[in-house]
Amino acid sequence: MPSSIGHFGTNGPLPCDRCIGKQYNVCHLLEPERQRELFETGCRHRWDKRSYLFRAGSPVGAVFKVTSGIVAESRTLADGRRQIIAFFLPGDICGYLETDGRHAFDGEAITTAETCSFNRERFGGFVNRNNDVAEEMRRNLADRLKMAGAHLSVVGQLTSTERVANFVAMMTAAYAARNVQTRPLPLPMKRSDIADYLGLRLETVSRAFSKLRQHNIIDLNEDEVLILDQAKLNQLSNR
Amino acid sequence: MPSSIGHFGTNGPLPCDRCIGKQYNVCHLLEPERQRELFETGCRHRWDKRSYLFRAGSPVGAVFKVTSGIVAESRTLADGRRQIIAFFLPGDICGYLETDGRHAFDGEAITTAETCSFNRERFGGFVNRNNDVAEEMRRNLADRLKMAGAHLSVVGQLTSTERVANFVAMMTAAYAARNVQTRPLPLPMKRSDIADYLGLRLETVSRAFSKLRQHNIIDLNEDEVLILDQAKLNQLSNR
DNA sequence: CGGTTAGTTGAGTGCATTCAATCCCAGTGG
DNA sequence: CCACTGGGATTGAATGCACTCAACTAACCG
Repeated sequence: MPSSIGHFGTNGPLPCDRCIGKQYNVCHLLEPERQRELFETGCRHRWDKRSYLFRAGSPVGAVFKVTSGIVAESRTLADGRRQIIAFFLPGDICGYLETDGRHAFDGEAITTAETCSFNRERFGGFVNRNNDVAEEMRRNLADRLKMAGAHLSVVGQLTSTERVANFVAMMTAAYAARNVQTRPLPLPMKRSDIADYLGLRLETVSRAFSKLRQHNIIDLNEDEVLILDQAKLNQLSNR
Repeated sequence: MPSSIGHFGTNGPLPCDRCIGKQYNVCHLLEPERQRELFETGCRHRWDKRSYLFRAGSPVGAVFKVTSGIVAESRTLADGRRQIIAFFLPGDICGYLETDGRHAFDGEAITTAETCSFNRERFGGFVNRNNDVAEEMRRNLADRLKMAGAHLSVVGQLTSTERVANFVAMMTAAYAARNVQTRPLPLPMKRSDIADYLGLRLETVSRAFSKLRQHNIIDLNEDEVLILDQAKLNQLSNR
């Protein structure tokens, strides 16, 4: 149940106010005039924890730039098996993958999240009219593709403990790139989310975390992880 | 060991002569004048079976449009475990994923293959100057991202038999989209390649093929598969 | 306080793996 | 011509890792 807060320019801060680090994506290219043009098509939303931004198969209305919280893009099979394709952190854009105008995946708020949503056609038009933005979008897509390849290697080749170690290392890098604290590292997603991301069962994820703790590679409490031995973690991660 | 055959316009057919079906990618947009501009930067190569078009970590010189044969993009871990990220069929472009100007993955010719290679900078410049081509590249990247998500679901969630069934169904669709014969379906890659693509061992892949044959879902001989029960195959595939 | 959700841990099972043997076929050389 | 060889595929037997099912704890909330 999305709650529209209002259009930019008329209400609230500009969409990039909440974007941090070098993950500004398109916005950092834009001088005020083009920013205004883009933001007129943008609309802020707040999403409750565990609510869906979009569902696979539903018509694509908007693309979403995450400004706070975490969004998971996933695919669920007929019998309930779920694969999380990617986690989107503040600064990331999601919801643009479609087939015949319908979303290819589910988009779910893992935490309460805020987004700036852009009408798809108008956003596409804006991109088409701005070469630098178009190039940035291609770079962004290529980055995502690289990340998907790395993810695939993790799920296809690593053992359960290696996958979880890789996940911790990957999240650390993603947070660091956004200048978010990593000591300790907040992991707000549930074990079952991590499991669905890594192609494991939640019990296996839990056991892997315990094993890393027993080997003094990480420390665990609540939803946070403290890395005690980065070298060993990296080694296990195969990164 | 690549063997340059010559530049387009001066030697041999245009690069798209060998592209079939609707997978023309960028080229189908171009009228003769822009084609000539693009092809002046292109160069045909022939690749021996099991030779590398590019290696992970090596500087990116060119992007490759496959015009015949199959190219596999893969990542190999320090201990030899290998994950194939994608197979590239005629019409596909590969070799553009990079980190700091270096290839992110290996590119290996699974069969003897032919490519049209474009200098990366010049190709990038051409894309930048042509809005329609740029948009096509974005569409292409988004498609690849969608396929990577589907691949991830297969490797992360399906059983060995389901994965192999999915692989057969996926290859059938890919061939059909290029108007290549699918009855029987040629599968020129080795069992170990399929295994590395699906995150399995080659013996497991072989067992899965045998099981599909025993259940009269497919027939097997040599490097070809004949689908006997498409409905059951699709059901197993979870597509 | 009871009910719910999330996480951890234990016991036993099963599926994919490992290791090994065999088969088939293409290529090669005596 | 046939023997030999090597690569690829298949199949069998045994192992092990992740899974299933279950019990238990802790935190949170009505």
